[in-house]
Amino acid sequence: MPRLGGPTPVTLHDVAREAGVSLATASRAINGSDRKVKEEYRSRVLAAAAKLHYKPNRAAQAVARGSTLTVGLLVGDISDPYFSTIAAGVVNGAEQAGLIVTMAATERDTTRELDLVRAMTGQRPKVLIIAGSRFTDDPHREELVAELTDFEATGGRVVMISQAEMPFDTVLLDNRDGARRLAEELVALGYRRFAILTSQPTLLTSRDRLDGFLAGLAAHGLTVAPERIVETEFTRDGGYTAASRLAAEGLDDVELIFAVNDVMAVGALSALRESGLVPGTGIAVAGYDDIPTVRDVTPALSTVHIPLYDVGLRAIELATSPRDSAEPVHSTVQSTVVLRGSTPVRTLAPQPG
Amino acid sequence: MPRLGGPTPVTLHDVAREAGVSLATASRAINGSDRKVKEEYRSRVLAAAAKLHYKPNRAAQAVARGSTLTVGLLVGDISDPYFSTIAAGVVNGAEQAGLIVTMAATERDTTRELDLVRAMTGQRPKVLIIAGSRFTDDPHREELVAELTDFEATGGRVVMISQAEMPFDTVLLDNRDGARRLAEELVALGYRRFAILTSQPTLLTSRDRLDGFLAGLAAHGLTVAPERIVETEFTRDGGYTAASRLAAEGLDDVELIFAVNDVMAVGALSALRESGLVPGTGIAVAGYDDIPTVRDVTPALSTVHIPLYDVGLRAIELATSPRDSAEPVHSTVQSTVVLRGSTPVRTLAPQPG
DNA sequence: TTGAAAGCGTTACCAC
DNA sequence: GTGGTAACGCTTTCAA
Repeated sequence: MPRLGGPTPVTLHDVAREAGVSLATASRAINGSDRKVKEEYRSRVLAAAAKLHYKPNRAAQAVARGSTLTVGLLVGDISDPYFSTIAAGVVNGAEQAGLIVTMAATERDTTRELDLVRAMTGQRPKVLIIAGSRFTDDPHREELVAELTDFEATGGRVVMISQAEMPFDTVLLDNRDGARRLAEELVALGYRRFAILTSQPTLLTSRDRLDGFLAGLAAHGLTVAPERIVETEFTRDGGYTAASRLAAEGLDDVELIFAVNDVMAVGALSALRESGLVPGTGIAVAGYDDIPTVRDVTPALSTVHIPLYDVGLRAIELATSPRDSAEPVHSTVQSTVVLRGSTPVRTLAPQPG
Repeated sequence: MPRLGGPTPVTLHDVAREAGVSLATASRAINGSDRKVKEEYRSRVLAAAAKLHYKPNRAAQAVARGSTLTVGLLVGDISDPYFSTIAAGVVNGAEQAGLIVTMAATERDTTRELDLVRAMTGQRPKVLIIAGSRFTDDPHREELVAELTDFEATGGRVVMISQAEMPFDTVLLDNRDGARRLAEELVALGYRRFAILTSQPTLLTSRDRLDGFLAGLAAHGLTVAPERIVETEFTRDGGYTAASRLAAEGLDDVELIFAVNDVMAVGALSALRESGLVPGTGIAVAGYDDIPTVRDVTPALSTVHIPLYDVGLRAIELATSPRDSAEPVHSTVQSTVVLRGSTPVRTLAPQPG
């Protein structure tokens, strides 16, 4: 009995020899080439491949074909539910399309992002997906655009997820409009006095949501005092810290705290409770994203639902669809306001004036 | 031979020509070969590479070198915080080691798992990491072992995360002991009557935690009635459904519900609250894993902390360390019981009898 | 030290 | 249809 699977992997050569056909025929039989192969040879090759446990060497295929079946995915933070849900969509969508996903985390650092893009393009993926908010003050923006343009020029596809701020196809999240609609719905519930937990204004996602929310309020003649707009980290702990501070300073006149994302809102919820307030009763809270967790906090969090998994799917669709226009395509994903226990209907207090 | 479809990426050839040196010299100058290159040539090559925006084609390098710098990661579900936290550790650890991670999701289906392993090994990664519970009744176990053994025989490294049930290096989670310690601590708090939310007994993680918990109780002469051990899905909704059912059937004599993982416990918390119970006051709940969310549910959930991020890191360490022994290495990760508001100290009721 | 040339595992072109 | 045999982009002998 010959020893199978020796120290080096079985090659197509081995399969061809075993089947008694040429390399070329073996290749045609194994991958779905359009060329026809006589059924007898075909099955002989397949049998040999199975017997030897042959596996095509993807790297070699990539070199020979001049292209890979790989998708590069860049996210801010893999363990953040926002990104991990998008990633799940990307990975599953890619698998449907016969693609394999390689993934890296930028830690929301634009220098790292640029480095990672460079590393990823070295893999010559078919597609490069970059998920995560852009920054208004990204010092590497130009280099990044150059890098990605280069990548597209040599046959790659680029898909951004978030803002349409870069000259590439993007899955557009209507952050501004979603936040505006949320604000309007909250006003309709009777809320009039707000505080906002936001992130650095250079973070576009944060800025858009803040602007949209304020616009929604403005449509009803409402404003938020600058000292009620607290800038903090874009994380759970950021929300926690900022809400603690707000509570310590006194929140008596604030009816609702809007955090520009759910993880911040969830942190805020915990902070408020620890400060002796009762979220939902004493003070309302709303977030943005609709990550899975928010159904299970108390009270359940009102938020703006983004179909994050579908966003990942959509990115793959966009990337695998023919590129007919020279202009970047923007595919907008609809978000919907979801009202839950954290923002109960509020007895309408007469408007001052 | 003109390649169809537009401009092609810059190759090492182009760089060599631009620098006026041979291909070999360019190769030596650009990658950190041990061979020496005259400083003048060296800088000329580097300058040419920079000027042309040269990026080594990783696939071609892989073919030439006969090995990649890739690690394949298989998880059950990317958007599950348990896995996404592990994945974050793997990805960052890999980056430290100069490796790139490709990722896929098994959806906890052993058939899919086998398929994905086959697909992944086709990439000839340096390492294959498989995270997620094993099953006692995996019909593909043998094939999987064969596949992975083959992979190792041809130079690959395999690392499992969870049970030491497969003949490969593994990052071992002491599920049984963690659950046992949790049970003992809960008994020390005064709890005597339990219900348990578990998953299919064929899922080893679930079974080990159940066994461990029961062992911990048994050490104090306590048992759990079979009808108080509810089998459900290993997910948030599974926990929710099972707890709803328990509550509907009447839980008056139950003091604490232990769910074999946190997402189930979190679902249970919501279900109990919706059933009119007050978790932490009316009934205690405990989980397992210590996913980030559990700090922010109400009350905060008691659980067993697993350093999931470190688990991912450890897997990479294991995979990149020299393989001195012929025996599989088992690296156990310590878990610690974390008591929070969901299991308050209980006034000791005299034991019956 | 350098460069020519022989691979690495596949694909695809080109005759037969 | 089939089988030689050039590529593919890079690494690594092997002479010089």
